[in-house]
Amino acid sequence: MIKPLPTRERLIDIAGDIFGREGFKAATVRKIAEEANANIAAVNYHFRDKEGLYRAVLEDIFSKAFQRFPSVPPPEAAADPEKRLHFFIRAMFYRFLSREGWGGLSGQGKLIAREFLNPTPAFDNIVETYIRPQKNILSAIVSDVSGGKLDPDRIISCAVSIIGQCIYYTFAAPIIEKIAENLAPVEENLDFLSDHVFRFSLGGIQRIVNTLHENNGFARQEAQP
Amino acid sequence: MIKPLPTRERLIDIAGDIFGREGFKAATVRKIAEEANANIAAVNYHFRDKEGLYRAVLEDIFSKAFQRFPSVPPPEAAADPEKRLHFFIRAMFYRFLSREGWGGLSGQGKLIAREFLNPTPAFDNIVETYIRPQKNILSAIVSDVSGGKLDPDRIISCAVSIIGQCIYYTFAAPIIEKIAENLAPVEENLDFLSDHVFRFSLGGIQRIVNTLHENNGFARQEAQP
DNA sequence: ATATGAATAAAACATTTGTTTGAAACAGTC
DNA sequence: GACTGTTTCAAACAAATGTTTTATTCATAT
Repeated sequence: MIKPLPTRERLIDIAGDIFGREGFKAATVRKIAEEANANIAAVNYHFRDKEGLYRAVLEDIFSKAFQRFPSVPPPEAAADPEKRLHFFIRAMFYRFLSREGWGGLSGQGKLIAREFLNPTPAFDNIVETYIRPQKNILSAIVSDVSGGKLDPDRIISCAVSIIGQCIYYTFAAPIIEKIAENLAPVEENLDFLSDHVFRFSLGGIQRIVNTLHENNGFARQEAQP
Repeated sequence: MIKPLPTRERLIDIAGDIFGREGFKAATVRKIAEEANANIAAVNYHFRDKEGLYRAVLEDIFSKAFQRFPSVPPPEAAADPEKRLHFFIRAMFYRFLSREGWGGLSGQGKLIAREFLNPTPAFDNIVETYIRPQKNILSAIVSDVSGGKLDPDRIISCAVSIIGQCIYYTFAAPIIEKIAENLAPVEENLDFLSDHVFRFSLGGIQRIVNTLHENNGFARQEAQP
């Protein structure tokens, strides 16, 4: 027998989905309340106002997903750098796209993408609590994978390249589905995708290391109309 | 002496910025009209309704940027595959982030990002007219760079990895600025960024080619809680 | 100069939407 | 069983917003 969630929790779940799909402004409390089988006034009662609900959703989304899919393997599995990189990438894909992550109630992944685009004040906390630590973890991994040969700027560049690939799949899923059906970032493809991004990134990092001596002015040789 | 733009054009310019910054729903025709020094009714007069204005903005944004920054070098510069890849990546960065591209009136880049997240019906045209050809151009380049060794699925995967990196910089600019100040995707960094993504991607493609024999089940060896 | 059609302007209209209110239902405690 | 604090509910409110209407101005060709 499944115990029904209390109103407050139902609101947070549904709101995560609707806010994600439609954006903060376009999502209406009426629709959220209706789909959660709650009264319109419930939002104001439990969360003071629409923005309060949004804040609660944001916190809920991040805390759950990072608990379910941490970025670092358990300490006893003291993995070598490449394995750690692979683990990190796969965790990211599952967090973003799996049913148990933000893909299941599939508005939530989009909600985060929206925050990246236009961070609301409510996101400041999240950046410090969740995102910055991720940056540090990944930077350490990249540094190790490169054998300590990269300077901080290049480490970050590589980290952004890696995260960019992962997030792009979430973010652009609707378009990717349109023009490359086979690769749609759905549950069954997550292992394939993680594996691809892992290999691609490994090659990328190594190439950056190997071409460290080349100056960065290469670009300027070519004509750009 | 600079001739002032007619109302219709002013509306499109301003609307591109405001739609991008705030999203379709949150952007109000009142604000758009006011900032364009036009009457509220001008939107309905020139574009029938708010959505008509949006459609006009979308078409305007894409046609201008692909004209200004094409993805393919002029034919007389029959470049080798790697140069073409570099050219493609740099065009993409400049299109998205330069002042002359969508970064100048800086809401426009965001507007496109929003369309990726939640394509509106108006975007169908754009996908077919602009995006799908881009996919084909890049696929051909990747295929050539790999020496023709990659199957279609892997070619697309690599193409998505490349585009993902470029778009992520646009898309996540606000966050990147927060946690990695040096790399902010601003005008002065575009060459550095293009160069980085170019090298990283070249290494990525080559690694995918070199590890073609490895099965894709690697991921499944590791534990995921 | 005048007639004609396009463009602009101000005001009004009809909805939508976040929030508030006050009463009713409910749960637990003395 | 009465009391108290919490939660739910329906109705009403006030602000905002896309659109329409009607009148006026502007440009141009006859």
